[in-house]
Amino acid sequence: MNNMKTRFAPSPTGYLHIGGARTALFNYAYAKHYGGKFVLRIEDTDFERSEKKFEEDIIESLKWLSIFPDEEIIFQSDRLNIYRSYIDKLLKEDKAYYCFCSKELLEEDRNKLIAESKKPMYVGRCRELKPDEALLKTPHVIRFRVDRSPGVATGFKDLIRNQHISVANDEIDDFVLVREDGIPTYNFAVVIDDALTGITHIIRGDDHVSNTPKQIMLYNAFGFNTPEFAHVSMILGSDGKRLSKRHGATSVNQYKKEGFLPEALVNYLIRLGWSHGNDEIFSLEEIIKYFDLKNISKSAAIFNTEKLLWLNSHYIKSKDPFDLIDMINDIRGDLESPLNIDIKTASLVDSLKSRAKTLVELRQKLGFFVNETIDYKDEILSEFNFNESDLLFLKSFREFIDGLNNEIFNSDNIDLTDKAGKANALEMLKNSIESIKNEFNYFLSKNNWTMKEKAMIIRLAFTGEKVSPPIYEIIFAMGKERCIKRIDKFYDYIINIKR
RNA sequence: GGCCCCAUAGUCUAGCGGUUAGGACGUUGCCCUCUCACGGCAGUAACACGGGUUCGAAUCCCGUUGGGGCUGCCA
Repeated sequence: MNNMKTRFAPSPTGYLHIGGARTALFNYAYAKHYGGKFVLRIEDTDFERSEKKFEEDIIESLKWLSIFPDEEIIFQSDRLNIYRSYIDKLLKEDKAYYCFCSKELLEEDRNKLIAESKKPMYVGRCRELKPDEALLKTPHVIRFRVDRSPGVATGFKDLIRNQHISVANDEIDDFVLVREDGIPTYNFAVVIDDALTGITHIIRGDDHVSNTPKQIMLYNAFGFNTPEFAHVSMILGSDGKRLSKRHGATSVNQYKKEGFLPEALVNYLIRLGWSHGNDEIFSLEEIIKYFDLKNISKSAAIFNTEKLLWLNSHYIKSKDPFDLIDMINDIRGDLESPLNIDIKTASLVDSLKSRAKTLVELRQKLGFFVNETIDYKDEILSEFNFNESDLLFLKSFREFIDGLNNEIFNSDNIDLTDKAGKANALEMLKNSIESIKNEFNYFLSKNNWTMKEKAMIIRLAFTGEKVSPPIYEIIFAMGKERCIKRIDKFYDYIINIKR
């Protein structure tokens, strides 16, 4: 069944939000699973609200998530002539009609009906009108003539609920197909495009279920084959309400900026409302392999950042430190200098990657290393009581660092230009750190000291913080000179507060 | 208000007539440990309610309640 085709059809009236990303992902995964095609269509018929920057964001964000369309992107604004020819057909067959009611008049009608506690539907004033040339020159819209025969209903089988959803025709308004400015409305354009481009399966948000019967009427009116429909329930915020800005980040690009990996977001989004047994971790390949609409849950899902963070840390841990450096540099803010792509930085990133849940956090934890100098803060250090023996220790620790073999730190001949070089570098790094560890342990035991009692003062001297990567790794990354500088600075700091 | 949809722990979910109701996030405790993490082990917590059907219902049916969506010349 290789003519299966799905689509993602966002309107560029906002940045790609996570709900849209999930819909795109479902469509993509479904098509790929069955060896079909996935296409992207930008529904930009609302000129008021559509913006170029949103359009670009949607395309970029999908790319970032590795969701690639199989065909050229379709823009509805390029297809206005096509819609026009199809509306003529409907008019000719009397399946649609001109409506000359003004917006004000319609508003009045509506208010009156609501006051009488009736359904606010179009009253049908122009339904049987036969307009002449002169009248046609006045402002008008084109409405679809819904079959109002008693007992008639329009329905479809929803692939996710696996059940028939049917709505009585008299619940459905004579909806507008073409607006006063001649631009087609959503319900009309979407049917023409889906039919003409051969979309076989429409997977979209729950909020469209009430549009589906209208669209099916149009498929029938044009004699098109109706596609299959699947309505995915929506993503809700932490309070169970519709997800919005006040719940935090809602757009894909925000998650990128906040240091999430696309793998994590994809994994989170696919698991939100879909399952494959008890599995939690899915690569895109695995998603494609296992995905099916049968396993999509019917109920709405609440977005949970904690779990996304867990997935993100999982994927960060699995990354090569050099890749992480690239990614951190890619999303860095204007105020941050780029990270050096060298073995020293990589060693710290490698160590820090299990300690950070986002790239942003990882970058922050690198602060003591990236900044040439650090300031010791009284509010952190005041809780420690340093004494003479600490000063003595710092002196001999300084000597120890100074006496370390320079070869341990030598990374001059390491070639980082390709994957193999980087892998090799990572191996050498481990050896160097192991050497430092051995030397340091010897230094400690020689003096009858333990790591436990000396680690904190070293940590404070090197980073100014109570929390840091392991000592040996800091020594390797900073090198002898910088370590000694900080020991000296810390020594002075203690001397000063002692006075 | 009307129409449509949904309902297993705080959250995401497995389950598809017979299970000690499983997994994951979170959370708690312990272990590991140079800090913090990672990791390992253990614990915590759920079938919304009421009627049916059935020998037997989380599972099937009906209702109640709660939630969501739609009710635009937006998509």
